[in-house]
Amino acid sequence: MVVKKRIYYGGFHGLIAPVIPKAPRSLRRRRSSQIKPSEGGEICAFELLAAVAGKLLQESESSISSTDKHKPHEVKVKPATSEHEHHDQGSGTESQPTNLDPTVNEFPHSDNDSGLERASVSTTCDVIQKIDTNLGMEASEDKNIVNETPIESQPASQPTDLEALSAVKTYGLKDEVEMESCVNNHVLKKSSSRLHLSLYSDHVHRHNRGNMKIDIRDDDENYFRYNHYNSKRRAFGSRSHAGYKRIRNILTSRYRKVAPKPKDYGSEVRSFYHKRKNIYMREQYQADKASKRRKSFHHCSKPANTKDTHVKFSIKSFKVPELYVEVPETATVGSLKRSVMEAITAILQGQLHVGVLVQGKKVRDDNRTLEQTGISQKCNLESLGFTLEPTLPEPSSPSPSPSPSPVQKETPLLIPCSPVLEKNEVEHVNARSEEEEEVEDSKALVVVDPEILSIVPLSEKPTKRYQLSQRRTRRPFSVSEVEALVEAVETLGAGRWRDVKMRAFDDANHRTYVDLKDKWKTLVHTASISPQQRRGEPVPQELLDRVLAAHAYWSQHQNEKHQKTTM
DNA sequence: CTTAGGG
DNA sequence: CCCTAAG
Repeated sequence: MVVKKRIYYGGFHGLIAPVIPKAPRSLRRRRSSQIKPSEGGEICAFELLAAVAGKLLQESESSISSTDKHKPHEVKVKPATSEHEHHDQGSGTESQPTNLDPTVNEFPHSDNDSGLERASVSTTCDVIQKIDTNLGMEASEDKNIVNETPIESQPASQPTDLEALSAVKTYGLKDEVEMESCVNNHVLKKSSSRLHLSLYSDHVHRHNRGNMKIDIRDDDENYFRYNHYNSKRRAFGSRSHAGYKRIRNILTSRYRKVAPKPKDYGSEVRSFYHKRKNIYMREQYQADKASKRRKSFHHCSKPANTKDTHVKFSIKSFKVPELYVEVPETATVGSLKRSVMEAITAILQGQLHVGVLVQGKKVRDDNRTLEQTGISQKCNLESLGFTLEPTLPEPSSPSPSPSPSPVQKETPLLIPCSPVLEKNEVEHVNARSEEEEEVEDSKALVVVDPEILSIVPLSEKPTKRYQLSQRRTRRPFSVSEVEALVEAVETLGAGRWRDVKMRAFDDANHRTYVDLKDKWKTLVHTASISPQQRRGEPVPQELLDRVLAAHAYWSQHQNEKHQKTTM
């Protein structure tokens, strides 16, 4: 009896706050969110750092633009997004990449006499197809430099699963940028120029809805969807789900092994996962080389009407290191494509900063002018290079054991990358041997000990993204995706998002069931408003009609939602 | 982990 | 897309 009473009273006490039965979520939410406790000090400190860094970047950009109206002086990165993704209102600067590059802090924001002042590399691009560098470009800038032949056919332009991009941040990898150097005979003297480094995606192609990437992906997903449709059962759901997660973990690992040469790690990797099929992919960016080179040389010529003292050059290509990608034999081709894409984008997504090589020798003093550095002597003969180097791992980063453990065996996530510097044979023919030696040295400056970075701790959840206040790249649903979603909801009903996911988006790793739920929400809304108010890629009215019909139907059949059996 | 809903 | 409450 006594016990009962106590229990009763205990329950009564609960009425004080949380037991208010079914208050609208909005009310509950509001109440709780306002008294939301502060996060741990560590996280706060990190966010603060990120915020400061972001602020610096912003200020520097505004400072640049206010002191010079020439675009080339602006450090800017073009995110590889489709047109309607740009400048998402409300997002503000939240997606603004945080630049933690120490060089940003080393230089004043105002102009000074330092020729090579600052290079800021943002990392929100999913694909870097083109990097163009201009130093103190005058109005004579030739736009063709940056709009050279798109490299659609190259692996880097394959469909992207950006889910991996946010796992992001320290890689034991050095990406090297091969560039065409083009230097005039004049010394950069009182230049207020800044290093302009733009990471180009093939904006135009996406813009024109040649949208090859998304289309390809969609095709693939449809293909897999339809092929696996009948075999998808709830019983297999978790396994499949886990499988994809594992693959994703593999591909979103924050560390990768770095070695001077591929053969240094290749055998090691295979020994780790001998039971799995090794898929060795070597990225080769040889295409168009000759023609591009010619183009670049064309732009090397001294500007006619400009009595400038500027150094003008462009980076013609970006060398993607060798990749090792391991996927299960049961992986689909589509997932393989995404895997490769993820690996590439993950590389490019890291916190990178730019290094400068002059004749293969790394220039470490950021305060030196180009003149002092010697980047001013001869056109077509000068060897000027850039490297994209990862920021070193944080001290707090785990330093896993180099020896394989059973756990690591379960999670074969190794994507060793070997930085390779391609050289321009023509340009460098004069001092080749010496240069190569120097470059090798310069590598050593940035290559992180492979022992430290070789093994990826799988247990580590990809929560880093949230700690860094990053959000996934926005990926608007394609019409085909909408179609698949509508079809699934028509069959399963709204609310069974996990089933919808399994049924129609099981291969689309980047679409979570929450995403699908959100999309359905917006679809219902979209279908309810006038076509004039709609934005983004138009959804066929036929689909919107089906959305409304399904929405109405399942609203009337709440009780049936959980009775229908999964196909 | 899923669902639901506001932000 | 994110975040969170709640089941």
